[in-house]
Amino acid sequence: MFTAIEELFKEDRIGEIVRVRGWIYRTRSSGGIAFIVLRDSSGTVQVTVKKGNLPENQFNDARKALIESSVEIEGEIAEDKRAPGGIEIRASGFHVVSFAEPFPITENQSEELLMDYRHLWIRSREMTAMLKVRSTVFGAVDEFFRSRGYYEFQAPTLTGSNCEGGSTQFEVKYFDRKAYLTQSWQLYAEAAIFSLEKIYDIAPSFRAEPSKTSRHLTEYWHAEMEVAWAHLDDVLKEAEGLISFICKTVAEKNAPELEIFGASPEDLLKITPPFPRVKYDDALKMLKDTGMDVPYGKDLRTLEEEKLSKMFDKPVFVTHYPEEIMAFYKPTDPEDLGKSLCFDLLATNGYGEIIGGSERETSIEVLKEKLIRDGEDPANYEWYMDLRKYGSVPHSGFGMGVERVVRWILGLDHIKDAIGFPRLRNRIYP
RNA sequence: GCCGUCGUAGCUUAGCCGGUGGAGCGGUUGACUGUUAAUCAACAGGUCACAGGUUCGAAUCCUGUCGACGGCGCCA
Repeated sequence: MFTAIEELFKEDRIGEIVRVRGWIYRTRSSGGIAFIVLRDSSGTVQVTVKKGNLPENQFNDARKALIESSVEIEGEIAEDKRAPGGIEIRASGFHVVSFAEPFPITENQSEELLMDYRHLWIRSREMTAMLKVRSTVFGAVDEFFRSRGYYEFQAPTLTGSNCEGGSTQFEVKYFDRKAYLTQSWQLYAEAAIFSLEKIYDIAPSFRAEPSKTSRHLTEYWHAEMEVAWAHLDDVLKEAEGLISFICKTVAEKNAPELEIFGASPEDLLKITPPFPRVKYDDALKMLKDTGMDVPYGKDLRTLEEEKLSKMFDKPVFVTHYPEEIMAFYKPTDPEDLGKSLCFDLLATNGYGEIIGGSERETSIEVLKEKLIRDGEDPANYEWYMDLRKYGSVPHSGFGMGVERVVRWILGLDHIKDAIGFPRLRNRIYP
């Protein structure tokens, strides 16, 4: 029976004899005494190993075990002001499960080193905290949608057709044919709403774009939803509800982890519906007032998104982009011709787009026209067109970049640190 | 894809107007029974990214290749 390190701090357990196990986080020794900071998934605690309090060979092992050696320790919980956190374990038994070789990551760290040793770096305080927050975010997405009557629906990763017009796909060999890694769950979701009506999913999406920026991964986790009968306004409400719920859940469950990144639960709890909404045309005007002249019909770029998001203290919806720069499935607003019924949700503080969504075009003719406009062959989308032939209904959905949300919540410099093993333009190892 | 910066011990780096490479951390050995990135002493550890060129002589100058990082473009 082993005790998790965080349990040692929870109530008054001074004087109790416990067994703990984990990895050596820090170690130093001074003659007849060794100080070992032990780490497990729940936290760290100082262990003092004094010569004479345990068998000689165990004391020697404790002195010579290097950082990251795995150990099992028995000892008494003692109060001591000199120990970090105020308590320590005074060892009466010290068993090394595996002596570690010199750990390649020391206090001197470069970006390159940490990426090359990513498999070891994820043991760090920062990475462990991020992974815990990330786990909370995934759980919150599930909880949000399931509690509102959504079904989880899975789509294939291997596909034969495009999802996002213009985006580059990863090509893979599929026996004697070509297949592509999915860029979005959406087209399959549009089929599945005819049986389940309200669905969501969290799955990897793949984009073979050569982008080298702080907000692009080639493989990222995409939380998507699709709803039958829903219009743009319905999914805007779901989007702001989802983001607010994620923030609230992280604030409640991950205060210690947030602190490591200098983020505060209070700030997250301020992210509540409704979020401000701005039409593309108005966004251009607001940008122009600050001296940024964006030609009409251009997508908002990094600088513009950053500027815009800093005008609000909550994430902001930008809606009604010009239809000519939008993907083929985004329909024209009948009340604002030339504009799409679509939106991006921009996070605060310049972190940029975290959600993109829209209503979906239901006219086969319009879909075909726009596919041809984008240089696609409508013949590849026959099954998708079928969905409009058999009881078509208005429907809408959106996709959220999970790593972008994690990055925003923690205030990370780069999206690569919002996932355990990032896949980047120049990085596929380890 | 374009532009920029950079590749020197396991790691972080000094040396760059050419003349056989220094340090800190980490490691090993020793001292030390209250350390907080412990301290002190000694030792070990280098094809100066790779290939070519200039030169009596290249880590240093030139060319090319590869790799890393940052930005732009493109994009979620």
